[in-house]
Amino acid sequence: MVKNDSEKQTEEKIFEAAMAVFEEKGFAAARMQEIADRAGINKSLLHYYFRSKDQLFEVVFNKLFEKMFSMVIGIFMSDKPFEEKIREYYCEHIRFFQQNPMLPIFIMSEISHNPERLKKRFGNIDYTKIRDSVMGFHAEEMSEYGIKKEDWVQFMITVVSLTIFPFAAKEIVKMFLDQTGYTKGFDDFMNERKVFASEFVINAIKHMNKK
Amino acid sequence: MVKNDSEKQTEEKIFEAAMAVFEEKGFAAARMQEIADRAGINKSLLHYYFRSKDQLFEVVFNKLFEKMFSMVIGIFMSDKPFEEKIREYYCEHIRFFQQNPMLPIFIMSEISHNPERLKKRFGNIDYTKIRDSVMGFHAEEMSEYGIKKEDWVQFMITVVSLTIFPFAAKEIVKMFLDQTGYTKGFDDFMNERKVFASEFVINAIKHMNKK
DNA sequence: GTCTATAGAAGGATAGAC
DNA sequence: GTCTATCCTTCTATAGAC
Repeated sequence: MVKNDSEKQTEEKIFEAAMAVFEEKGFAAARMQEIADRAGINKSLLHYYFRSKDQLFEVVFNKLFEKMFSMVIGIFMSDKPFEEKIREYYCEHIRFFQQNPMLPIFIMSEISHNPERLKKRFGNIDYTKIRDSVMGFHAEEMSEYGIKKEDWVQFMITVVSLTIFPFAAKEIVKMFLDQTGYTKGFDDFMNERKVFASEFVINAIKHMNKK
Repeated sequence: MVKNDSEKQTEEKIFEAAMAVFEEKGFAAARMQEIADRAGINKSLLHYYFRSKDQLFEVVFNKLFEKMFSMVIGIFMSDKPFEEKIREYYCEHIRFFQQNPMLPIFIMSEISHNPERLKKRFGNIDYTKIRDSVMGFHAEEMSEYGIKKEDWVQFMITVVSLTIFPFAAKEIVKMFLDQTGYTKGFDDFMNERKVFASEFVINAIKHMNKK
């Protein structure tokens, strides 16, 4: 069924508005009325296009999860040299989350309040591709750097923690910076973090299991 | 006004139930009815003791925030040798969050959806105490280890990221472990992480700014 | 202090006109 | 496809008996 112009436009407007509201408020606190208002249309049109709040949310969630997931995992799929990759990772990802600061907390919060949704949609992805990609491209480098083969998930989680956590806890970090005399703002802090995190990780893996 | 036994008991029961429900569901999805049910009392008693959902939540939030905050910050206030402290930190904190797995996502989620609450209650704490504690006890050690003086917040955030993030993203991590052939469970993963994270951090700081 | 009953508001969803 | 009007459920909160 091909959609005509006006239909496409309205559906698109609703979808954009829904992404904004859900990401900002979370599922439970989001209001259909607010989504309608932001889309500049009538509330009942939401149901016309997406049937229910649940279904609208599901489409939005899947879209945002993929956006986040591909970003987070992307770097591990590249096959540049390790250190270059790490530096690039922290640059790119921090920049990305500066554009999407609510994305991490949205994804993590919704998933912990409803794990079924995650399993339903993303339970059947072939994650071995990622593993093989990481291990295939980098197994050699990793052991060279002293990361044990069985520790690759620990390593991945460690790398992404350093960027995702500060965004997820943005308000706490901001308060902390304010109250301890950091003169610049959160954005500057995260810009500095691009370098700090890179050096931290590179220094760590250079000397793992080699004391 | 001193409270008698039965009053104390009921208030306590409500409070415990409220902590459980709010932590599990978040403010917006939590239901007064469910809190009453779990406390084994009538719904209107909630209002008798705590007036409104908002006020009940506020008491619960403050309690849980303090619980989390003192845990997270605690280690930085101790004055043991650096490496010993780091190892102890990851042991203790991972054990703590294994007992309270929903705490991180609860705190972070509620704060990003309502930053005012954080500022209202915790905006006036004297965080310089923490800074001075970290810098006072450990400034020397830190520079010895190659952490620049102005990077102490970056360092603190880094250290806590490594434990808090995996709990906040618990379901994602679990799925990832399942799908990539990790034979043990999340709990084992986090137990292994006690060692991995310690070694990671210690190796990193041993060589910061010393390449 | 604790309960029952109910008010009152909000929000999701649908019917039906255009 | 879009709007108005409205239904119906859910949830917070209060009144009032015991």
